[in-house]
Amino acid sequence: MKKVTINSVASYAGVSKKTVSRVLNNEPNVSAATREKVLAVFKELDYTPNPIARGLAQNRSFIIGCIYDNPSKSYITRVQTGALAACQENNYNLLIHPCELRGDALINNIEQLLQSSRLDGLVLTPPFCDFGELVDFLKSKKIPYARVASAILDDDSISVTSNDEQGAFEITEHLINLGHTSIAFIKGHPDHSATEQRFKGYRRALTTHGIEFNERLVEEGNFSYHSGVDSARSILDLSPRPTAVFASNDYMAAAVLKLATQRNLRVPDDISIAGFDNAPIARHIWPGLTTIAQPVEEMTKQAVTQLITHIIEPQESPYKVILEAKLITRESTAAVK
Amino acid sequence: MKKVTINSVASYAGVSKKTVSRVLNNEPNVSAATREKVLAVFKELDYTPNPIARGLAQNRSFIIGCIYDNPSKSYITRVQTGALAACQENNYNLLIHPCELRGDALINNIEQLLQSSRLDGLVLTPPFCDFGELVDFLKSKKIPYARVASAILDDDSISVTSNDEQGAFEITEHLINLGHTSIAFIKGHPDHSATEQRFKGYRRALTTHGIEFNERLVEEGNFSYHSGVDSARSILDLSPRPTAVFASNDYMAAAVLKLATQRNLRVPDDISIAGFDNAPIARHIWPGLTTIAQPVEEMTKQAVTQLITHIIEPQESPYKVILEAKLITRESTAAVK
DNA sequence: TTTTTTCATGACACCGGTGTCACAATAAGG
DNA sequence: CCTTATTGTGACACCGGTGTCATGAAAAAA
Repeated sequence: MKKVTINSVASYAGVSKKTVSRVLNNEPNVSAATREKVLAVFKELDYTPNPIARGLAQNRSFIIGCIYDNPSKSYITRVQTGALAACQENNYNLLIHPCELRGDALINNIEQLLQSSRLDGLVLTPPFCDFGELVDFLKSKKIPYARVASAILDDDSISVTSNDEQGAFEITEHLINLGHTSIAFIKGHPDHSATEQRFKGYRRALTTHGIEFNERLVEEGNFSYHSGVDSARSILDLSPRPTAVFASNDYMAAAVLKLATQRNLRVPDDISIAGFDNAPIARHIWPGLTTIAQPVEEMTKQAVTQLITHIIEPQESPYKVILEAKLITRESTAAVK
Repeated sequence: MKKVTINSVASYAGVSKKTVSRVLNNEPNVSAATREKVLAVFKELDYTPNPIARGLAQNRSFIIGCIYDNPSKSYITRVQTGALAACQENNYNLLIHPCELRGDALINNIEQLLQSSRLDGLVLTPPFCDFGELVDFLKSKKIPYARVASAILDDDSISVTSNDEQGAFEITEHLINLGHTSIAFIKGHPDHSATEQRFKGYRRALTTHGIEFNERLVEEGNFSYHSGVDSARSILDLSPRPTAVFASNDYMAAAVLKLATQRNLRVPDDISIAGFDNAPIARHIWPGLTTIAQPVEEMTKQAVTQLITHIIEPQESPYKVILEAKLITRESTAAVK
């Protein structure tokens, strides 16, 4: 099995390389007859263009990078799934780049990544989508990028997000409608803009329903299960104990559930628990967690599709989409007794 | 910021392209003085070779692909982490390729993947590592590959695995030592060789301790949480009810725990539950799951490192490693009352 | 010292595509 | 019927590296 190059196709079809290239790229100014002929030879010789050669000639890599730093494996795989779907549709590849760095070290790391991989573009997932320094750096280097799930919308970049504030509002309202007035809240990691957004939604729901905000009911978490355990301890030690807990993500909510169960509290009879994200764990534990589902795959897919579109043909107007988050009620929340 | 190519470096240093190339690749036959000079220019001009051009010249892509089909997100990310670690050390990139196909469709899909991405090699994770047809196809195409966590060892390929049979033996023995004699077992997906291995370990432990194997205690699962729920239902409906359940992975074990809890059974007082894999969920639920931890990252990292080594310089002797699995005891197992 | 071998280096083609431009053939305009 | 556009096509350089081979200089052997 010898390899089939554009040269073999050209000579076999009796045309020049360039003409074959034109057919490959759907360029105009090729007669229908010639196009047919060349396409037939593609089939016959089972020809696939070499993306590396193409990349060299066009100074492209056909690879986009996805940067993340997230304790939730399910979130990461959902992001990857969405990004891959978009890549496959456009004959792009996806390079994954987990990264725990911050500040200058982050910038250096990304610079090196770009240097060594010649990525055509970057997808920034939380928390990177909200790092001004990083975004400015990419802008200065003229590297196309798209932001997923960012709260910052007043800029000129591609951004697809979901409404965290509204989601948090709705789930808090759900608890309030069940009669809860003492609702503890566990914050997420301060680097993530979602942390602020979810907190805002929580407070807005309280305000809307005339419930006074109580700072003592708020705990600082960081989205990790472990931080949820610490926060849960503080909350369950409060007296009087709140009748509900809204954790900024499902892992922390699961931690609250675990600790409550260990202390022989019945959920939801003694205490209601709500999470955020609809991670797999939300339905893998008993009772299942009431939570907010976001279309993570869809967000990422749209962002990457738009990013690739932009790479191929730079757009002037930035693509901005906000998708809906949806309340999922399970067994972990119930009316206050 | 103009781009720095090998040509600019060459003219700046007053040597030829080829000499620069020699320095880049640590080739011999370059005088120390010249090497120093060129290296200094690398620094000064902040030069990074273009991997695409390099790939074209050497007919390599510096990308390896990782194929998987696994319901466990945590397993996938662990595999990725290990693979990425190895890639980064060798200036390789990782292309992820989730794939749910089987049979001819699988082969076609992989063929297309190879055609369009020009991967230098492939990492096969379960269940693909055990698909003879796929392996034969790769062999016939002379695509280097490495197998991770496969039970098949009597071939001439790169393979890094852990001892599933022994792990299953140990955890079953752990239950037996706690006084359990009626231990239900939930099998995994039949495509995975681990399914067979873990079942063997379970049976060997029974035999070793003189416990008669009872087919009615064995349920067919497929590693998914959902299948665990179905299996759990059958097992908990048995009369007499087994005093312990060993599920082939943690998701199914979590399902058993959920169902048992829903039925007001106390774990481990009324029934002990053991899993396999040490997935995050094993410690995120209450009670935490007794399970077997495998060095997934390490396995994958070794496999990929070896794969890249092989790509650079084909080895004659296949690399075979079996790593140890480790019993982790948590609260879900206890002595039978 | 002369011959042979080894070493350091560069010229040049090549990897497999794409961009630019020239050019002939055809179509449209006056 | 003779310009002037328009269209289809190919020659050729180029993208940024690496492989092959020739060559002159230095080192080793005779």
